[in-house]
Amino acid sequence: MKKTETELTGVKEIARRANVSIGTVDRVIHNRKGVSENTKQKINAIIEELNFQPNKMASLLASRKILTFAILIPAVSNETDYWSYPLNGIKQAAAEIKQFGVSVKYYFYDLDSKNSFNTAADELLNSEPHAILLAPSFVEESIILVKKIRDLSLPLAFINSDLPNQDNLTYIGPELYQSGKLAAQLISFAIQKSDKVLTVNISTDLENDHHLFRKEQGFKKFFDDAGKTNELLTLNINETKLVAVEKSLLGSLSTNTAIKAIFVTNSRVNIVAKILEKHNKKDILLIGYDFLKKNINYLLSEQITFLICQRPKEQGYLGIMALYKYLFKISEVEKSVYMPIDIITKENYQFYNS
Amino acid sequence: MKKTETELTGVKEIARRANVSIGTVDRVIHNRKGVSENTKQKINAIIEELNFQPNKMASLLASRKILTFAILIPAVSNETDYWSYPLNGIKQAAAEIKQFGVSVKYYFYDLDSKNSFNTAADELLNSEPHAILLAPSFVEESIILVKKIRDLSLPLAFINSDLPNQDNLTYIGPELYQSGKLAAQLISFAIQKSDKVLTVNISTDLENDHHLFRKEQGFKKFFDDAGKTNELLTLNINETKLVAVEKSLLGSLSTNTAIKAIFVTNSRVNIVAKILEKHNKKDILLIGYDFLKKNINYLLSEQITFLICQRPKEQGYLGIMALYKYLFKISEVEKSVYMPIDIITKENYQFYNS
DNA sequence: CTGAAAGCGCTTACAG
DNA sequence: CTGAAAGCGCTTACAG
Repeated sequence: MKKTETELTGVKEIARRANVSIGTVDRVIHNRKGVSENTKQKINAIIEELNFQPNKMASLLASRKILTFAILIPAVSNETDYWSYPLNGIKQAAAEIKQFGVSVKYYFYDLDSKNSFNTAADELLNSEPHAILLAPSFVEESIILVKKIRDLSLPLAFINSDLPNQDNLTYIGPELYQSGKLAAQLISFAIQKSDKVLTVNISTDLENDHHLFRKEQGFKKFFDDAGKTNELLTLNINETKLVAVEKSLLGSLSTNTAIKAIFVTNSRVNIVAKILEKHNKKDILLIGYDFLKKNINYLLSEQITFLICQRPKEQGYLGIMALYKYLFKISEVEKSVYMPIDIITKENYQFYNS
Repeated sequence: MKKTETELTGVKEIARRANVSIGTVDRVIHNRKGVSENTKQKINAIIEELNFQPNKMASLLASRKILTFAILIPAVSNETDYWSYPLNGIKQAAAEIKQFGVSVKYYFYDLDSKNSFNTAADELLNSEPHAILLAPSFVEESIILVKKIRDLSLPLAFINSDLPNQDNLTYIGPELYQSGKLAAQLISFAIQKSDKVLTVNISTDLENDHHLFRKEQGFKKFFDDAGKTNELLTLNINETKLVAVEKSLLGSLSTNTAIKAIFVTNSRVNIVAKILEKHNKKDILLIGYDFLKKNINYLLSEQITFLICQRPKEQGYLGIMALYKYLFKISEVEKSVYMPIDIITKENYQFYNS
């Protein structure tokens, strides 16, 4: 249970071999200046030879570092509890690394308000964190923030959606195109040749919601590749209110009675489910996104058949851990981590820990 | 970046308030004997009041503890690379906790040989580990080992399969019954009323492979509950050689031409896929278990449609981390952790990190 | 450019 | 039953 006494490692041993003090060894280890090139090389050679790995616990303890990570993500809203899952993952990670002197500060913005994003971003920067986790929902605003973060050379992790070429440490989230293909594959099992399939995009900001179209592209690609000839229709709805969606949707369905499957490109699939339920359309296969309570309820009542889900909790958890691993030099951090694309049904949702 | 100087916590502060030495405080914290009831209570009161949490890093550093975890799992075999996934998860966890003085020792057994299990188990015990991770594939042999482990009061984690009432710290693995239900649900989307469905159990030790039957029960339950009247057939094959399986299977298929879907209750689904491919039966929906290379290949060629998978890598990872969290008192450990039941298809296998 | 000393928050003998 | 001292493997001023 005790370490063997004979081990000759650590800064002391290096200092002994190099004939210097441990202070100088420490300077070399951390690349601090004020060491002659000569002794530097001598020490580095010994470090190599001994394959020396500094004891992280001792280093942490001695340095008394206390780091703060700032996170900026959407607030949990009435409309959706989606963001509670990443938040839970973040909290779990925060609890695990608290003992290493990391504290996490939370900033939230309203998905309906770019202003709230900017305000929260300013507060975040004022708090002078040592690392940042960001869900960059508003693209332009995020890019402005990212620029400031870059000027401070702070490590930055994106979750949930990516911004290209932003020098961020890592992105952890979904690959949208492929999830659209998967949705198409699932639908393809259950439909006949003559059936039509409807894709529904619902967003108050359709123009900027390129995510939805990326999924739709993947969706169509699958049918193309598979040589399926089913007619694929698209319905873009620029509102999220039930009545508006209802009007649009019923219009489509009445002119296209052969629609046998609907793909909703985001978590608003519960709105469509509600409408289908109301009008007693049980025979239409419905598939959408995200493990939300509302969606799960329709999974149970079988109005929704499949939900595609990309581990929101794990995104938050891994985002924080990536910053931690980077700052504490625990391990390398991957530039992009694409989440598995999970399929949730009535028969496996119980064990999905989001 | 530095901790505030004014914080008055830690053993020193407790000692100061209680008017004792830090040695005595340490004795109380760790419930060691040799402290008068009086001072013990006094110190405990202060600990309560200060909500004192010992600094794990300092404690680890000072105690110079070096713990070894022993794992006993099946070796990766020619027949299946399944066990490479839990092993990878274990190795990942081992790398992460190495810095906390934990080393992991590996023992492997041959799934064809109970003898090899017993030999490896003996070696494991001789190495005097501080905690054990076990995949208890052989039930009786495992129970004997578990008894010895219990006598040594070592923490024990099961992965992959459970043994009831064994006082183990935790079980991390699948819930079989529900995965059978899921398989049935997936099949139900793609079949017609008149179609027959075949369940295939393949094992050299069918009698003791209660896992398979548990899945089959769940499978049947789904059809029952859903009021589906499809005829459900079962084929038990007591051999794993291709020719034997081929003979049995072709027999079934020729007498029941209405079979439109096959559920293989374990990872040997690739054997069935090979046979179906050989005999050009593309129209039968095939579903089975596990993210093995062989199985993925048939997923790609569309001979297999769905694979059900229960995160073998994560099982290994979580198993080790559970022991770590328990011994280092990081957090509570759950008695049973059921893995999510993942559905793998041609369109999402790329992002499944097993 | 370098060294010696103090200290991080604990644990561990040892002495009484 | 209790205390004083040394030490874990580092980092951090401070002095030269």
